[in-house]
Amino acid sequence: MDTEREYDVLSVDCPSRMILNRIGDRWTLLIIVALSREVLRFSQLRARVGGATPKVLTQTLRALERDGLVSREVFPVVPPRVEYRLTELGRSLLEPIAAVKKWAETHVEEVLEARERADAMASAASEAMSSASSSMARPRAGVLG
Amino acid sequence: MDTEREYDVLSVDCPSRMILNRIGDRWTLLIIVALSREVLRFSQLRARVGGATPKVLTQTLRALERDGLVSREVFPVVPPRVEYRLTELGRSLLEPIAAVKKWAETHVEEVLEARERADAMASAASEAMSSASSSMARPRAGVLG
DNA sequence: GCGTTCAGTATCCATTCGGGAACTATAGCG
DNA sequence: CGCTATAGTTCCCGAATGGATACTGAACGC
Repeated sequence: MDTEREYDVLSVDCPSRMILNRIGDRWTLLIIVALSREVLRFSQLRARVGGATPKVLTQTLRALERDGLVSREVFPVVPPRVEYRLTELGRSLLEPIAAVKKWAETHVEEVLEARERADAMASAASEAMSSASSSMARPRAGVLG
Repeated sequence: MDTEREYDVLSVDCPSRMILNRIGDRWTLLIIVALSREVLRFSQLRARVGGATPKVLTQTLRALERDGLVSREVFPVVPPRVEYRLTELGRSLLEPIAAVKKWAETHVEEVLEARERADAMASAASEAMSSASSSMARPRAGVLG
C-alpha cells in the first residue's frame, strides 16, 4: 500500500530525487515529448526541439540512452542515419509528463498574471521606499532568471 | 477538445515551456513537495529539504512567491517568524507532481539497472578497443553528471 | 553588555551549462 | 577533384548555478 514511505524525495541521497533531477533538466522533457509521437533522426529532432544545438542534443540523448529511456539505432549507411525512439520505459514516462504538461498549459496564464502582479507591487514598493512613506516594505522581488 | 494544439511545448517561445523550465529546477519541486503536507517556516523548510542552503532556499521561495505558487506570511515578532504555504495554484500542482514522483519511485530501479548495463558495456567496449578487436564500437557513454 | 534565536543577505569562489562555430568521416554525384 | 549530406565531436568562452561562510538586525534573558 504505502510504498511511498520507502522513499523520501526530500532526502539528498534518495535515488528518486536523482531521477527528478535527471528528467528536470533543460532538454530531457522536450526530447521525450518530441519522441512521443514518432521515431526521429538526429536532425529531425534538432528541428523539432527549438533551440537545441547539436551538442546539447547529443549529451541529452546519450544520457537518455544510458538510462534506458531512449534507444538509438544506427544504420551503417552514408551519409549516416541514426534513429531515436522511446523504449518501453521511456514511454511509461509519457503519462506523468503529460500531466505536468497539461498543468503547465492550463495554468500558464495564472502564473504569468501572478508574476506581473508581483512585479508591479515590487516596483510600487520600491518607489514608495524612495519617498520614505512605507512601513512593512516587502523585500524586492529579484529577477532570478 | 484539442486545446493542446494551442501550445507547442517544443517551441522556444512557448510559455508552457517556460513553466516547465521553472518547475524543473533543482529545488522548486522539492519545496513544493515539502510544503504539501504542512505550513513551514524558513528553517524548518531548510531542515526538510536536504542540502538546501539559505541562499538557494530564499531564491527559490521568492520565485515561487512571485509566480503565485507559494505565499509568505511574516509575523512582526522577534526573532522573526515567517511561514510559507502553498497557494491554491500551488496546490493544484501537487497532482501532476505526484504522478512524476510516483513514476520516479517505481522506476528508479529500472533506470539504475539500465545505467549500470550501459556503463558496463561502455567500459567493455573501450577495453575491446584497446585490443583492437571490435567492430561497431559504441561511442563512449560519457559521464554527463 | 553578551549571547541566543530566526530569517535572511552579502560575498567569494568553483563548477557546470550551454551557445557558437569549426571540424571530422564517408560515399555518391558531377 | 570538390561538393553535399548526416551525425556528430571538439574547442572556446561567457553566463548561470550553486556551495561555503560570514554577517546583520532586533528583542529577550542573563
